[in-house]
Amino acid sequence: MGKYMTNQRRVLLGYLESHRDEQLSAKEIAESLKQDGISQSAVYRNLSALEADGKVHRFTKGGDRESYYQYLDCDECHGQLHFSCCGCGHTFHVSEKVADVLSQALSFGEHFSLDKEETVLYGLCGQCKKKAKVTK
Amino acid sequence: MGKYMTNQRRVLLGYLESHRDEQLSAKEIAESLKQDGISQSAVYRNLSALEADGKVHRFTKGGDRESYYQYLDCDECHGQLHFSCCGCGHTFHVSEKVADVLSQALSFGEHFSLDKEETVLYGLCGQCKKKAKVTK
DNA sequence: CTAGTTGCAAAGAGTTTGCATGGCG
DNA sequence: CGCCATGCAAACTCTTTGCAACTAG
Repeated sequence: MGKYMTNQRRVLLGYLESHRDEQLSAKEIAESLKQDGISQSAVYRNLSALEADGKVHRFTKGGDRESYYQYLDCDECHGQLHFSCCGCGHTFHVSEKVADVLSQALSFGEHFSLDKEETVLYGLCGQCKKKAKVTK
Repeated sequence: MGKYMTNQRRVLLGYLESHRDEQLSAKEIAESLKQDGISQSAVYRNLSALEADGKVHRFTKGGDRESYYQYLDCDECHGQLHFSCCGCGHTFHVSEKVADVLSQALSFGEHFSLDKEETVLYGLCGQCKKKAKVTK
């Protein structure tokens, strides 16, 4: 983050930590923190700083125009492969075991090296898969 | 696409076909077709129509704000998994064999079903991997 | 002819930035 | 104190849209 630990930053970090399993749009975050007297620009500026520090991951979904952010506090999270469910919108961490299988398959099959941090897989999670079947 | 085959549409389709291996931003496309007297709005409108028809794939890269498009003329392309190289910017089609390995691993390991059409993998292609090593 | 297309410019949505003010260390 | 962070509003970028003119079928 920046150099000074201001109140806004404490609040933003707290908010992100308590929503670490969700993918949050900047708008949502700004909306939620408005009540704490934090301006939109502070939210954007601090999110950018956090992104530069590698503390949050910024990405875009499908054909969406807004950016989403997700907290990456733990070291385990860092460099992890993410899976985003198109049904419920939840983001999951793909286990290292599976991520490695993917990575290896790509490497041997195509000579590509996978950037786990940048990549977001899309599809349906287990629960939404069930729902989809029932609905049909 | 739409109902009438206008000249603009012919030109746009031709352009997309001849760049089928690249991921093109709407801006780039509009820029290139400006010389053919095609307006920005026609480009956007026709790209949307093509997307609705499933003839092009629209997606966003990493934390980028603009949309990218890629032509999907052949049936093989449709529903294929894409890999985008962060080094050279090229988009590759991941072979079905490898895509299936990934899909199966995700399914068994995490109970997720992969949406190949929506997903774009990021990393380095074979060539850029070599270059990266040499540079170091 | 008539409904679909186009160009233009203006409107939108999301994000960034300039500048004066305020606050951490 | 000095520099960094903040708020506000204006600027920016990418994309969409309203409207009148145009055109493929």
